[in-house]
Amino acid sequence: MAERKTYTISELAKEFGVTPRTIRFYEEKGLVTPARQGQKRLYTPADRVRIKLILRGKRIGMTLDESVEVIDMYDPEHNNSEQLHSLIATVKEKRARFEQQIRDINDIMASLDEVQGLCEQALKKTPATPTKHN
DNA sequence: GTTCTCACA
DNA sequence: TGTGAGTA
Repeated sequence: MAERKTYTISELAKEFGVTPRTIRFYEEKGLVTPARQGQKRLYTPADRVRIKLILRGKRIGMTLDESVEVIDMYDPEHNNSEQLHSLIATVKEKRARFEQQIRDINDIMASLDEVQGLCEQALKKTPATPTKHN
């Protein structure tokens, strides 16, 4: 199977479900550095992988900078244990942050329950009044 | 279709 | 962390 060596911005955008605008934005941030053919950008398979990893990082709550930091640690010559340890540390941070967010949301839900309960109690003590439809 | 820049949330 | 408009 002859592998195609380059991709256009629209091909990658379609593949990853983002807009070309987003990929240009990543380039502006230094996440990818596609070659040029005249004005057009030509993305290599390596560029494609970087974008895929960036988007994967985004899904687990990593910032673009965090993803770049991890990706740029990759060293084909070695076992990358340093990179992997760093990624584990980042993942643990993210996990802690999301766990805190879950607690915050639960607190908010409890407050909503309380307010709703008070409102419903107040309604029981007052005569029913006609309500406008909604 | 793609590029660039500027403004905007 | 992106989007949209206007341009060439």
